[in-house]
Amino acid sequence: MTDLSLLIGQSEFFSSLETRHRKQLAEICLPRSLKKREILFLEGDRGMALFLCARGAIQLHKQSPGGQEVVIKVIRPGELFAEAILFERDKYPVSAVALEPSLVYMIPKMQFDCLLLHTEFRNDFMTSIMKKLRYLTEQVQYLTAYDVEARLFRFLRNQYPGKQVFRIRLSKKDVAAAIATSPETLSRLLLRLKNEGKLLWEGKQIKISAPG
Amino acid sequence: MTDLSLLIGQSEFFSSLETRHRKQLAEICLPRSLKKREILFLEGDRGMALFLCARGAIQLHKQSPGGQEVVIKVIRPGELFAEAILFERDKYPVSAVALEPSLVYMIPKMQFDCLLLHTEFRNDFMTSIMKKLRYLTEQVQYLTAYDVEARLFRFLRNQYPGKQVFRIRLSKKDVAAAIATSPETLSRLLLRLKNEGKLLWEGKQIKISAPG
DNA sequence: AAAACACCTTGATGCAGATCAAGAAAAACT
DNA sequence: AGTTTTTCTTGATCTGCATCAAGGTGTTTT
Repeated sequence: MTDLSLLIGQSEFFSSLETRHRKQLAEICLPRSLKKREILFLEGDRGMALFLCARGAIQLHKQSPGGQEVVIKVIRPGELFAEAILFERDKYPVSAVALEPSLVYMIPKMQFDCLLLHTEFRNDFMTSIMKKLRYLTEQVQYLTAYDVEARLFRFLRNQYPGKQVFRIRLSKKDVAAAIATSPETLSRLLLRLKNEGKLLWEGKQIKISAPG
Repeated sequence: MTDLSLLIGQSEFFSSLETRHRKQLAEICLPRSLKKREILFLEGDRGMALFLCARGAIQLHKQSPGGQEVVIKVIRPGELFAEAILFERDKYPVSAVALEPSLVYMIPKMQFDCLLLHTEFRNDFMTSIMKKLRYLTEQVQYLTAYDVEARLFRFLRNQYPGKQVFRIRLSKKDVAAAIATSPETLSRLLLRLKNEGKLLWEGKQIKISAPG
């Protein structure tokens, strides 16, 4: 079994897949590594592939009037993205850029379509889509009803689940964008959380105290 | 052919379905009419069915701390909703309440699962899911980067596509909630838009002037 | 090692929209 | 038809966060 099919086995999305399908998938995947800040594709680009994130972090964002970038989601290892390409049209609806050195697997649309004919593969896929739907629903809720502090804790919980202490490789600027605030506001928030003893972000390390 | 299968034929979601499948669907659907403000289900309720909206408007919302209701989407005729029940778990992740006298069709999960075995039915279903994903993505963008005026026009465009003049049955309060603002702010916005000649909301009628 | 460039922090100011309050209008109920 | 309840409006006030500005720190380039 190749490295790739092992990795696919570990990835959340394909965890329930049969070995046979994992191998098939491994065969059609094309690895691509990305440097920090490297762009994978831009909103509006034509494309014929979807992606599986293996390592790193991929920011999906949309451009808004005034040049403002709105982050839709930060993709973590094990997550599938750009799956819109399968059903909607042939243009990516968002831009994708690596926030850390990252590794993704490119999966050609046509080959993926074939795999979708298998029931359990399809169920895994649909489950992952529904997960994204739920994430976005919650994101709408957070943007509407929660403040920046709550959004920060949610973000950290999502990106580093279950950890109280962890290394973070994202810049504060990127975290600010991910929780839809300005770097200035995040900076001030971190100062306050430090004084309140709720969260300490020193260098690349974050310590969270008790209830997020 | 029954009324129901005709209606299903008209509905956006099932438009591409074969007559055969439409009939099958019509057979397993249970109609249910809702009075204004009637609750179809609450967030957290157990449920074994998804729904197709036939007439009226169904508000999907989530409860937030402080009792605040965050509207996720207002469902219009032809739209499928509560499809989360199929893959995620057996609890509804949102509440559903009728904003107008409405008619919905209830589709038991198990029967729907059977229909999903048919390729073209499944494709229609997946297309509708991806549409919702796109809607929520855009909603995140609007909440982050656009002001209340832009959100109002987007809402009206979505709910009454292509119309410059139309009847609206929703209360202003409900529209305010749908665009994530307060009734006071909407009231003031409408006054301003009237003075600027951009939009006139009189009684149950709305007139939009030129570019929304 | 210096220069150039990003990122981060802190302060000052501004503003869109929330909240509070209270009266007016409309709708629902008896 | 009248009473209660909900919705809508308008004014006054408040506030979380954005924006602008400017200096500091770190990191990459030459």
